[in-house]
Amino acid sequence: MDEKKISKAVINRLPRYYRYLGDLLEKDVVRISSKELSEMMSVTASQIRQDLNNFGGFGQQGYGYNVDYLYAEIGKILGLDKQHNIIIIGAGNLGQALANYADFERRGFTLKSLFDIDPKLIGNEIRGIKIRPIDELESYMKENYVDIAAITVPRFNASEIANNLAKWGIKAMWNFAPTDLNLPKDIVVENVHLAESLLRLSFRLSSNKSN
Amino acid sequence: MDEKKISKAVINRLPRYYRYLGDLLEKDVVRISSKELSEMMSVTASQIRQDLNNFGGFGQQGYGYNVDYLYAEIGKILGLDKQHNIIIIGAGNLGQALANYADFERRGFTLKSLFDIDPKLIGNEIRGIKIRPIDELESYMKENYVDIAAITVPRFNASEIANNLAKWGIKAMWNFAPTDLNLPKDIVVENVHLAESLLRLSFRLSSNKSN
DNA sequence: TAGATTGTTAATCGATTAACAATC
DNA sequence: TAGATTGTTAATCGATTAACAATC
Repeated sequence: MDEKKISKAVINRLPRYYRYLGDLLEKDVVRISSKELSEMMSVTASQIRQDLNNFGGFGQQGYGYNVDYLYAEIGKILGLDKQHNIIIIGAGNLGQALANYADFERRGFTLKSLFDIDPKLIGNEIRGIKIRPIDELESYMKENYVDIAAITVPRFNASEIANNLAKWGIKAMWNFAPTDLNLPKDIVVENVHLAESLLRLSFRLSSNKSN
Repeated sequence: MDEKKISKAVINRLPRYYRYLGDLLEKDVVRISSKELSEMMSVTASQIRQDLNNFGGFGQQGYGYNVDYLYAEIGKILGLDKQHNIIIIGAGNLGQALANYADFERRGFTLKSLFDIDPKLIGNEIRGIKIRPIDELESYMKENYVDIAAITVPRFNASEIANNLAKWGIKAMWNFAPTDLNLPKDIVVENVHLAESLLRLSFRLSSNKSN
Protein backbone atom coordinates (compact mmCIF):
# COMPACT_ATOMS: atom_id res chain seq x y z
CA MET A 1 0.00 0.00 0.00
CA ASP A 2 2.65 2.47 -1.08
CA GLU A 3 0.12 5.21 -1.62
CA LYS A 4 2.34 8.25 -1.92
CA LYS A 5 1.61 9.11 -5.55
CA ILE A 6 4.79 9.76 -7.51
CA SER A 7 4.54 12.73 -9.84
CA LYS A 8 5.11 12.35 -13.54
CA ALA A 9 8.00 14.81 -13.37
CA VAL A 10 9.84 12.63 -10.88
CA ILE A 11 9.30 9.48 -12.94
CA ASN A 12 10.67 11.26 -15.98
CA ARG A 13 13.85 12.16 -14.13
CA LEU A 14 14.54 8.78 -12.55
CA PRO A 15 16.03 7.11 -15.64
CA ARG A 16 18.39 10.02 -16.07
CA TYR A 17 19.65 9.65 -12.49
CA TYR A 18 20.11 5.99 -13.22
CA ARG A 19 22.16 6.75 -16.30
CA TYR A 20 24.44 9.19 -14.48
CA LEU A 21 24.94 6.80 -11.60
CA GLY A 22 25.80 4.04 -14.06
CA ASP A 23 28.40 6.33 -15.63
CA LEU A 24 29.87 7.11 -12.19
CA LEU A 25 29.96 3.42 -11.38
CA GLU A 26 31.90 2.76 -14.58
CA LYS A 27 34.42 5.33 -13.40
CA ASP A 28 34.64 3.60 -10.02
CA VAL A 29 33.29 6.56 -8.11
CA VAL A 30 32.28 5.31 -4.66
CA ARG A 31 30.35 8.18 -3.16
CA ILE A 32 28.64 11.31 -4.40
CA SER A 33 26.81 14.18 -2.74
CA SER A 34 23.61 15.68 -4.08
CA LYS A 35 25.62 18.85 -4.67
CA GLU A 36 28.22 17.17 -6.88
CA LEU A 37 25.60 15.20 -8.79
CA SER A 38 23.50 18.32 -9.26
CA GLU A 39 26.43 20.08 -10.89
CA MET A 40 27.07 17.19 -13.25
CA MET A 41 23.43 17.00 -14.23
CA SER A 42 22.61 20.71 -14.26
CA VAL A 43 19.78 20.43 -11.77
CA THR A 44 19.45 21.59 -8.17
CA ALA A 45 20.72 19.49 -5.29
CA SER A 46 17.41 20.13 -3.61
CA GLN A 47 15.54 18.51 -6.44
CA ILE A 48 17.71 15.42 -6.34
CA ARG A 49 17.15 14.99 -2.61
CA GLN A 50 13.42 15.62 -2.92
CA ASP A 51 13.12 13.17 -5.79
CA LEU A 52 15.00 10.39 -4.04
CA ASN A 53 13.12 10.89 -0.80
CA ASN A 54 9.93 9.93 -2.58
CA PHE A 55 11.25 6.40 -2.34
CA GLY A 56 13.16 6.47 0.93
CA GLY A 57 16.35 7.77 2.45
CA PHE A 58 19.21 6.38 0.43
CA GLY A 59 21.86 8.76 1.68
CA GLN A 60 23.73 9.46 4.85
CA GLN A 61 24.19 12.82 6.52
CA GLY A 62 27.71 14.15 6.26
CA TYR A 63 28.61 11.54 3.64
CA GLY A 64 26.28 11.70 0.69
CA TYR A 65 25.19 8.71 -1.36
CA ASN A 66 26.96 5.45 -2.02
CA VAL A 67 26.95 5.21 -5.81
CA ASP A 68 26.76 1.44 -6.00
CA TYR A 69 23.89 1.23 -3.53
CA LEU A 70 21.91 4.12 -4.98
CA TYR A 71 22.28 2.71 -8.49
CA ALA A 72 20.96 -0.64 -7.35
CA GLU A 73 18.07 0.95 -5.47
CA ILE A 74 16.97 3.10 -8.38
CA GLY A 75 17.26 0.01 -10.56
CA LYS A 76 14.80 -1.75 -8.28
CA ILE A 77 12.47 1.25 -8.28
CA LEU A 78 12.53 1.15 -12.08
CA GLY A 79 11.67 -2.54 -12.02
CA LEU A 80 14.99 -3.63 -13.49
CA ASP A 81 15.27 -6.44 -10.99
CA LYS A 82 12.46 -8.14 -12.88
CA GLN A 83 12.63 -9.96 -16.17
CA HIS A 84 10.52 -8.60 -19.03
CA ASN A 85 9.55 -10.28 -22.26
CA ILE A 86 9.11 -8.06 -25.29
CA ILE A 87 7.67 -8.62 -28.73
CA ILE A 88 7.93 -6.16 -31.58
CA ILE A 89 4.93 -5.65 -33.84
CA GLY A 90 6.14 -4.36 -37.18
CA ALA A 91 9.52 -5.57 -38.43
CA GLY A 92 10.23 -2.61 -40.68
CA ASN A 93 13.19 -0.30 -40.28
CA LEU A 94 12.31 0.93 -36.85
CA GLY A 95 11.27 -2.48 -35.54
CA GLN A 96 14.54 -3.93 -36.76
CA ALA A 97 16.51 -1.07 -35.26
CA LEU A 98 14.93 -1.79 -31.87
CA ALA A 99 15.51 -5.52 -32.29
CA ASN A 100 19.16 -4.89 -32.90
CA TYR A 101 19.56 -2.60 -29.94
CA ALA A 102 21.00 -5.34 -27.80
CA ASP A 103 21.57 -3.02 -24.89
CA PHE A 104 18.03 -3.63 -23.70
CA GLU A 105 18.83 -7.27 -23.01
CA ARG A 106 21.42 -6.15 -20.50
CA ARG A 107 18.65 -4.53 -18.46
CA GLY A 108 16.46 -7.59 -18.39
CA PHE A 109 14.31 -6.94 -21.43
CA THR A 110 14.31 -10.08 -23.56
CA LEU A 111 13.10 -9.89 -27.13
CA LYS A 112 11.01 -13.00 -27.80
CA SER A 113 9.65 -12.44 -31.29
CA LEU A 114 8.84 -9.99 -34.06
CA PHE A 115 5.64 -9.94 -36.10
CA ASP A 116 4.91 -8.52 -39.51
CA ILE A 117 2.40 -8.72 -42.30
CA ASP A 118 4.94 -8.58 -45.14
CA PRO A 119 5.67 -12.06 -46.61
CA LYS A 120 9.12 -10.86 -47.65
CA LEU A 121 10.04 -10.33 -43.99
CA ILE A 122 8.29 -13.31 -42.43
CA GLY A 123 10.67 -16.12 -41.63
CA ASN A 124 13.73 -13.87 -41.51
CA GLU A 125 15.70 -13.72 -38.32
CA ILE A 126 17.22 -10.81 -36.40
CA ARG A 127 19.84 -11.77 -33.87
CA GLY A 128 18.42 -15.26 -34.13
CA ILE A 129 14.89 -14.13 -33.39
CA LYS A 130 12.28 -15.09 -35.93
CA ILE A 131 9.85 -12.74 -37.66
CA ARG A 132 6.42 -14.36 -37.54
CA PRO A 133 3.26 -13.60 -39.49
CA ILE A 134 0.93 -11.28 -37.66
CA ASP A 135 -1.85 -13.89 -37.95
CA GLU A 136 0.01 -15.94 -35.42
CA LEU A 137 0.02 -13.17 -32.85
CA GLU A 138 -3.10 -14.35 -31.05
CA SER A 139 -1.96 -17.92 -30.64
CA TYR A 140 1.53 -16.73 -29.72
CA MET A 141 0.11 -14.54 -26.97
CA LYS A 142 -1.86 -17.48 -25.61
CA GLU A 143 1.09 -19.83 -25.56
CA ASN A 144 3.79 -17.47 -24.31
CA TYR A 145 4.22 -14.96 -21.54
CA VAL A 146 4.80 -11.49 -22.95
CA ASP A 147 4.47 -8.30 -20.95
CA ILE A 148 5.60 -5.60 -23.34
CA ALA A 149 4.78 -5.03 -27.01
CA ALA A 150 6.64 -2.43 -29.04
CA ILE A 151 4.30 -1.04 -31.69
CA THR A 152 6.20 -0.06 -34.82
CA VAL A 153 3.47 -0.45 -37.40
CA PRO A 154 2.01 2.29 -39.60
CA ARG A 155 -0.39 4.70 -38.02
CA PHE A 156 -3.56 3.19 -39.47
CA ASN A 157 -2.94 -0.33 -38.20
CA ALA A 158 -1.85 0.70 -34.73
CA SER A 159 -5.15 0.97 -32.85
CA GLU A 160 -6.56 -2.31 -34.08
CA ILE A 161 -3.42 -4.19 -33.14
CA ALA A 162 -3.26 -2.39 -29.81
CA ASN A 163 -6.85 -3.29 -29.00
CA ASN A 164 -6.21 -6.91 -29.86
CA LEU A 165 -3.06 -7.05 -27.78
CA ALA A 166 -4.99 -5.59 -24.87
CA LYS A 167 -7.65 -8.28 -25.28
CA TRP A 168 -4.98 -10.96 -25.41
CA GLY A 169 -3.46 -9.85 -22.13
CA ILE A 170 -0.54 -7.54 -22.86
CA LYS A 171 0.54 -5.44 -19.88
CA ALA A 172 2.34 -2.57 -21.55
CA MET A 173 2.89 -1.04 -24.96
CA TRP A 174 5.84 0.94 -26.19
CA ASN A 175 4.12 2.89 -28.91
CA PHE A 176 6.07 4.34 -31.82
CA ALA A 177 3.06 4.83 -34.08
CA PRO A 178 2.15 8.51 -34.49
CA THR A 179 -1.23 8.17 -32.87
CA ASP A 180 -2.67 8.00 -29.37
CA LEU A 181 -3.78 4.50 -28.42
CA ASN A 182 -6.98 4.43 -26.47
CA LEU A 183 -6.77 1.52 -24.09
CA PRO A 184 -8.09 0.34 -20.73
CA LYS A 185 -6.22 2.30 -18.13
CA ASP A 186 -4.66 -0.74 -16.48
CA ILE A 187 -2.51 -1.06 -19.60
CA VAL A 188 0.63 1.03 -19.53
CA VAL A 189 1.29 2.99 -22.72
CA GLU A 190 4.63 4.71 -23.20
CA ASN A 191 4.65 6.83 -26.33
CA VAL A 192 7.66 7.69 -28.46
CA HIS A 193 6.38 10.19 -30.97
CA LEU A 194 9.39 10.91 -33.17
CA ALA A 195 7.51 13.29 -35.45
CA GLU A 196 6.50 15.38 -32.45
CA SER A 197 10.06 15.43 -31.22
CA LEU A 198 11.23 16.78 -34.57
CA LEU A 199 8.54 19.46 -34.49
CA ARG A 200 9.69 20.57 -31.06
CA LEU A 201 13.20 20.84 -32.42
CA SER A 202 11.85 22.84 -35.33
CA PHE A 203 9.98 25.20 -33.02
CA ARG A 204 13.02 25.85 -30.90
CA LEU A 205 15.13 26.38 -33.99
CA SER A 206 12.65 28.91 -35.34
CA SER A 207 12.35 30.85 -32.12
CA ASN A 208 16.09 30.90 -31.63
CA LYS A 209 17.23 34.52 -31.87
CA SER A 210 20.80 33.55 -32.58
CA ASN A 211 20.32 32.43 -36.14
CA MET B 1 10.97 41.15 -30.13
CA ASP B 2 8.41 38.51 -29.21
CA GLU B 3 9.55 38.39 -25.63
CA LYS B 4 6.73 36.47 -23.97
CA LYS B 5 8.67 33.40 -22.95
CA ILE B 6 6.86 30.21 -23.94
CA SER B 7 6.95 27.52 -21.29
CA LYS B 8 8.41 24.12 -22.00
CA ALA B 9 5.07 22.48 -21.21
CA VAL B 10 3.33 24.49 -23.92
CA ILE B 11 6.00 23.68 -26.51
CA ASN B 12 5.63 20.02 -25.69
CA ARG B 13 1.92 20.14 -26.35
CA LEU B 14 1.99 22.12 -29.59
CA PRO B 15 2.96 19.21 -31.88
CA ARG B 16 0.13 17.15 -30.45
CA TYR B 17 -2.39 19.89 -31.22
CA TYR B 18 -0.95 19.99 -34.69
CA ARG B 19 -1.40 16.25 -35.12
CA TYR B 20 -5.03 16.33 -33.98
CA LEU B 21 -5.83 19.27 -36.22
CA GLY B 22 -4.22 17.45 -39.13
CA ASP B 23 -6.45 14.45 -38.42
CA LEU B 24 -9.53 16.68 -38.30
CA LEU B 25 -8.50 18.28 -41.55
CA GLU B 26 -8.25 14.86 -43.17
CA LYS B 27 -11.81 14.22 -42.05
CA ASP B 28 -12.90 17.55 -43.56
CA VAL B 29 -13.91 19.03 -40.25
CA VAL B 30 -14.27 22.78 -40.74
CA ARG B 31 -14.60 24.16 -37.25
CA ILE B 32 -13.93 22.95 -33.71
CA SER B 33 -14.44 24.42 -30.27
CA SER B 34 -11.90 24.16 -27.51
CA LYS B 35 -14.47 22.02 -25.68
CA GLU B 36 -14.78 19.46 -28.46
CA LEU B 37 -11.04 19.34 -29.02
CA SER B 38 -10.42 19.00 -25.30
CA GLU B 39 -12.65 15.93 -25.19
CA MET B 40 -10.87 14.33 -28.13
CA MET B 41 -7.48 14.97 -26.61
CA SER B 42 -8.31 14.33 -22.95
CA VAL B 43 -7.15 17.72 -21.77
CA THR B 44 -9.09 20.74 -20.47
CA ALA B 45 -10.59 23.30 -22.82
CA SER B 46 -9.06 25.95 -20.62
CA GLN B 47 -5.60 24.61 -21.26
CA ILE B 48 -6.09 24.61 -25.01
CA ARG B 49 -7.26 28.24 -24.99
CA GLN B 50 -4.44 29.29 -22.68
CA ASP B 51 -1.85 27.52 -24.80
CA LEU B 52 -3.05 29.00 -28.07
CA ASN B 53 -3.31 32.47 -26.63
CA ASN B 54 0.41 32.45 -26.02
CA PHE B 55 0.67 33.02 -29.73
CA GLY B 56 -2.39 35.10 -30.47
CA GLY B 57 -6.14 34.82 -30.78
CA PHE B 58 -6.86 32.24 -33.42
CA GLY B 59 -10.49 31.67 -32.55
CA GLN B 60 -13.72 33.54 -32.72
CA GLN B 61 -16.22 33.97 -29.92
CA GLY B 62 -19.40 32.03 -30.44
CA TYR B 63 -17.82 29.99 -33.23
CA GLY B 64 -14.66 28.27 -32.09
CA TYR B 65 -11.63 27.68 -34.27
CA ASN B 66 -11.40 27.20 -38.01
CA VAL B 67 -9.50 23.95 -38.35
CA ASP B 68 -7.75 24.80 -41.58
CA TYR B 69 -6.60 28.19 -40.33
CA LEU B 70 -5.51 26.98 -36.90
CA TYR B 71 -3.58 24.09 -38.44
CA ALA B 72 -1.73 26.48 -40.72
CA GLU B 73 -1.00 28.91 -37.89
CA ILE B 74 0.38 26.24 -35.58
CA GLY B 75 2.43 24.98 -38.52
CA LYS B 76 3.98 28.43 -38.82
CA ILE B 77 4.61 28.60 -35.08
CA LEU B 78 6.40 25.26 -35.34
CA GLY B 79 8.52 26.60 -38.18
CA LEU B 80 7.05 24.25 -40.76
CA ASP B 81 6.76 27.05 -43.28
CA LYS B 82 10.54 26.95 -43.50
CA GLN B 83 12.69 24.44 -45.33
CA HIS B 84 15.15 22.43 -43.25
CA ASN B 85 18.13 20.39 -44.39
CA ILE B 86 19.02 17.36 -42.34
CA ILE B 87 21.99 15.05 -42.27
CA ILE B 88 22.17 11.81 -40.34
CA ILE B 89 25.37 10.91 -38.55
CA GLY B 90 25.50 7.15 -38.12
CA ALA B 91 23.90 5.00 -40.81
CA GLY B 92 23.25 1.97 -38.63
CA ASN B 93 19.81 0.55 -38.00
CA LEU B 94 18.39 3.61 -36.37
CA GLY B 95 19.95 6.04 -38.84
CA GLN B 96 18.54 4.02 -41.69
CA ALA B 97 15.14 3.84 -40.05
CA LEU B 98 15.06 7.63 -39.81
CA ALA B 99 16.30 7.98 -43.37
CA ASN B 100 13.46 5.81 -44.58
CA TYR B 101 10.84 7.68 -42.64
CA ALA B 102 9.82 9.68 -45.67
CA ASP B 103 7.06 11.41 -43.77
CA PHE B 104 9.51 14.04 -42.57
CA GLU B 105 10.00 15.25 -46.14
CA ARG B 106 6.34 16.12 -46.29
CA ARG B 107 6.89 18.62 -43.46
CA GLY B 108 9.80 20.35 -45.13
CA PHE B 109 12.67 18.38 -43.66
CA THR B 110 14.93 17.30 -46.51
CA LEU B 111 17.49 14.60 -45.91
CA LYS B 112 20.69 15.63 -47.68
CA SER B 113 23.19 12.98 -46.66
CA LEU B 114 24.14 10.24 -44.23
CA PHE B 115 27.59 9.72 -42.76
CA ASP B 116 29.22 6.65 -41.30
CA ILE B 117 32.60 5.27 -40.39
CA ASP B 118 31.89 1.72 -41.59
CA PRO B 119 33.42 1.00 -45.05
CA LYS B 120 30.70 -1.60 -45.66
CA LEU B 121 28.05 1.10 -45.49
CA ILE B 122 29.87 3.95 -47.22
CA GLY B 123 28.75 4.42 -50.80
CA ASN B 124 25.39 2.70 -50.26
CA GLU B 125 22.27 4.68 -50.95
CA ILE B 126 19.03 5.01 -49.02
CA ARG B 127 16.15 6.43 -51.00
CA GLY B 128 18.78 7.66 -53.42
CA ILE B 129 20.75 9.46 -50.72
CA LYS B 130 24.38 8.50 -50.42
CA ILE B 131 26.16 7.37 -47.28
CA ARG B 132 29.44 9.26 -47.07
CA PRO B 133 32.55 8.62 -44.99
CA ILE B 134 32.57 10.59 -41.77
CA ASP B 135 35.94 12.10 -42.77
CA GLU B 136 34.11 14.11 -45.35
CA LEU B 137 31.76 15.66 -42.82
CA GLU B 138 33.84 18.80 -42.30
CA SER B 139 34.17 19.60 -45.98
CA TYR B 140 30.52 18.71 -46.56
CA MET B 141 29.45 21.14 -43.85
CA LYS B 142 31.53 23.87 -45.44
CA GLU B 143 30.14 23.34 -48.91
CA ASN B 144 26.48 22.76 -48.05
CA TYR B 145 23.84 24.37 -45.94
CA VAL B 146 22.66 22.02 -43.23
CA ASP B 147 20.70 23.09 -40.19
CA ILE B 148 19.85 19.84 -38.43
CA ALA B 149 22.00 16.80 -37.68
CA ALA B 150 20.48 13.60 -36.35
CA ILE B 151 23.01 11.86 -34.12
CA THR B 152 22.60 8.09 -34.26
CA VAL B 153 26.13 7.03 -33.42
CA PRO B 154 27.22 4.99 -30.40
CA ARG B 155 27.38 6.73 -27.07
CA PHE B 156 31.16 7.10 -26.96
CA ASN B 157 31.46 8.87 -30.30
CA ALA B 158 28.58 11.21 -29.79
CA SER B 159 30.17 14.13 -27.92
CA GLU B 160 33.17 14.45 -30.19
CA ILE B 161 31.00 14.50 -33.30
CA ALA B 162 28.58 16.90 -31.66
CA ASN B 163 31.38 19.29 -30.72
CA ASN B 164 32.73 19.20 -34.25
CA LEU B 165 29.33 19.81 -35.79
CA ALA B 166 28.88 22.76 -33.48
CA LYS B 167 32.23 24.14 -34.58
CA TRP B 168 31.27 23.66 -38.22
CA GLY B 169 28.10 25.65 -37.83
CA ILE B 170 25.22 23.26 -37.24
CA LYS B 171 22.10 24.90 -35.77
CA ALA B 172 20.35 21.97 -34.16
CA MET B 173 20.92 18.35 -33.19
CA TRP B 174 18.41 15.59 -32.90
CA ASN B 175 20.25 13.39 -30.47
CA PHE B 176 19.53 9.67 -30.22
CA ALA B 177 22.76 8.76 -28.45
CA PRO B 178 22.20 7.82 -24.80
CA THR B 179 24.21 10.70 -23.43
CA ASP B 180 23.75 14.41 -22.78
CA LEU B 181 25.56 16.57 -25.28
CA ASN B 182 27.19 19.61 -23.77
CA LEU B 183 27.06 22.36 -26.33
CA PRO B 184 26.98 26.15 -26.62
CA LYS B 185 23.49 27.20 -25.70
CA ASP B 186 22.70 28.77 -29.03
CA ILE B 187 22.62 25.24 -30.46
CA VAL B 188 19.29 23.50 -30.11
CA VAL B 189 19.50 19.94 -28.81
CA GLU B 190 16.43 17.75 -28.89
CA ASN B 191 17.04 14.44 -27.15
CA VAL B 192 15.36 11.13 -27.88
CA HIS B 193 16.53 8.81 -25.17
CA LEU B 194 14.93 5.49 -26.05
CA ALA B 195 16.52 3.65 -23.16
CA GLU B 196 15.05 6.16 -20.71
CA SER B 197 11.66 5.79 -22.32
CA LEU B 198 11.79 2.04 -21.81
CA LEU B 199 12.78 2.51 -18.16
CA ARG B 200 9.81 4.79 -17.60
CA LEU B 201 7.59 2.11 -19.07
CA SER B 202 9.22 -0.42 -16.79
CA PHE B 203 8.66 1.77 -13.74
CA ARG B 204 5.00 2.25 -14.54
CA LEU B 205 4.60 -1.45 -15.19
CA SER B 206 6.16 -2.28 -11.83
CA SER B 207 4.11 0.20 -9.86
CA ASN B 208 0.90 -0.88 -11.56
CA LYS B 209 -1.31 -2.48 -8.91
CA SER B 210 -3.37 -4.32 -11.48
CA ASN B 211 -0.84 -6.95 -12.37
C1' DT C 1 -31.08 39.77 -30.60
C1' DA C 2 -29.91 35.37 -28.02
C1' DG C 3 -26.68 31.74 -27.72
C1' DA C 4 -22.22 30.17 -27.94
C1' DT C 5 -17.59 30.30 -27.16
C1' DT C 6 -13.51 32.81 -27.01
C1' DG C 7 -9.77 35.53 -24.60
C1' DT C 8 -8.23 36.67 -20.27
C1' DT C 9 -8.14 37.45 -15.32
C1' DA C 10 -8.29 35.31 -10.88
C1' DA C 11 -8.03 31.15 -7.96
C1' DT C 12 -6.10 26.82 -7.22
C1' DC C 13 -2.99 23.42 -7.41
C1' DG C 14 1.46 21.26 -7.82
C1' DA C 15 6.34 21.36 -8.42
C1' DT C 16 10.71 23.49 -7.45
C1' DT C 17 13.83 25.81 -4.56
C1' DA C 18 15.53 27.49 -0.17
C1' DA C 19 16.52 26.84 4.44
C1' DC C 20 17.80 24.43 8.37
C1' DA C 21 17.48 21.06 12.11
C1' DA C 22 18.88 16.31 12.44
C1' DT C 23 22.61 13.33 12.35
C1' DC C 24 26.43 10.74 10.52
C1' DT D 1 33.92 16.93 18.61
C1' DA D 2 33.53 19.74 14.23
C1' DG D 3 32.30 19.57 9.50
C1' DA D 4 29.53 17.96 6.04
C1' DT D 5 25.45 16.73 4.01
C1' DT D 6 21.18 14.58 4.31
C1' DG D 7 16.00 14.51 5.02
C1' DT D 8 12.29 17.43 5.43
C1' DT D 9 9.59 21.56 6.25
C1' DA D 10 8.46 26.08 4.60
C1' DA D 11 8.54 29.58 0.91
C1' DT D 12 8.43 30.54 -3.79
C1' DC D 13 7.43 29.97 -8.24
C1' DG D 14 4.99 28.38 -12.26
C1' DA D 15 1.40 25.85 -14.48
C1' DT D 16 -3.34 24.42 -14.65
C1' DT D 17 -8.10 25.12 -13.97
C1' DA D 18 -12.17 27.90 -13.13
C1' DA D 19 -14.88 31.72 -14.03
C1' DC D 20 -16.76 35.27 -16.61
C1' DA D 21 -16.89 39.54 -19.29
C1' DA D 22 -16.22 40.47 -24.11
C1' DT D 23 -17.90 39.66 -28.50
C1' DC D 24 -18.96 37.14 -32.64
